[in-house]
Amino acid sequence: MTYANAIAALADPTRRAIVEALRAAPQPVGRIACTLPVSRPAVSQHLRVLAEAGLVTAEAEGTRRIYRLAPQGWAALREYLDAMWDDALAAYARAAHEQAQNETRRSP
Amino acid sequence: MTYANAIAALADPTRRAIVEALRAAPQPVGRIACTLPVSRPAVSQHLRVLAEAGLVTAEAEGTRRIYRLAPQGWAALREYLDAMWDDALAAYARAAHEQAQNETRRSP
DNA sequence: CATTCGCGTAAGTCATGACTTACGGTAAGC
DNA sequence: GCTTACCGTAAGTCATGACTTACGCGAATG
Repeated sequence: MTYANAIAALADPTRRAIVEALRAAPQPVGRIACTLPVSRPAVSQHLRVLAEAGLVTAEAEGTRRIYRLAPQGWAALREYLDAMWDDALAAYARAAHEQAQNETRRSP
Repeated sequence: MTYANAIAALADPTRRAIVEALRAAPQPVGRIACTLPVSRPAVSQHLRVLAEAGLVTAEAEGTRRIYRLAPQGWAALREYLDAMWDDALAAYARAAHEQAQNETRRSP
């Protein structure tokens, strides 16, 4: 169930923007905040949520805290999605198959 | 940006429960609702959100509407996650590399 | 040692959305 | 044709959470 936190974290557009910023390069909080239309405390709170979901990690460097993407949370998401993807494809294939069955029965 | 709707849709626990129900088998709305602690209209509203995100599709069968998993929305999520996964791994590898550099410099 | 920078936390406000009950509308059964 | 299932929509309520300002703490700088 660890993927639940990750999904909930990524549901917020501001948090996805923060992730996009970290995707380019690891950055301290202030630098991320100045590129976004929200205050620095807001970014700090979002980073806390992202960190609890295992999507980012922090590393103190003097007074700065450098945040970067962390693989763990993303791995949990990938596993969830991969399993779901198989089932979705199976459902789709079965639906297409049943439809083909009905078509041939209707006009043989 | 189509993955944004999918993530927002899956952020809700009730919607994930609905997805889990559909994962087992395609079902009409009423059957899904009776297995969940919410009312049938609530399930209907959730299914609407899931359908708009491309995660499920409906098919009328008499007065019933059979819902099933749809691959499209999940595919968009997979693409987003795969790209992010690469960057997260790269960030992790670079961090480990830099740390190793500092270790050797500190205790040669 | 005082100041400044960078950050996290607390408290309070406000909007979003998840849920309910009530209603209307369409396909099956007697 | 009339009732009975099954469903989607409307309107209203209430809680969650995203944001702000204000504050306190540790580290670097003079």
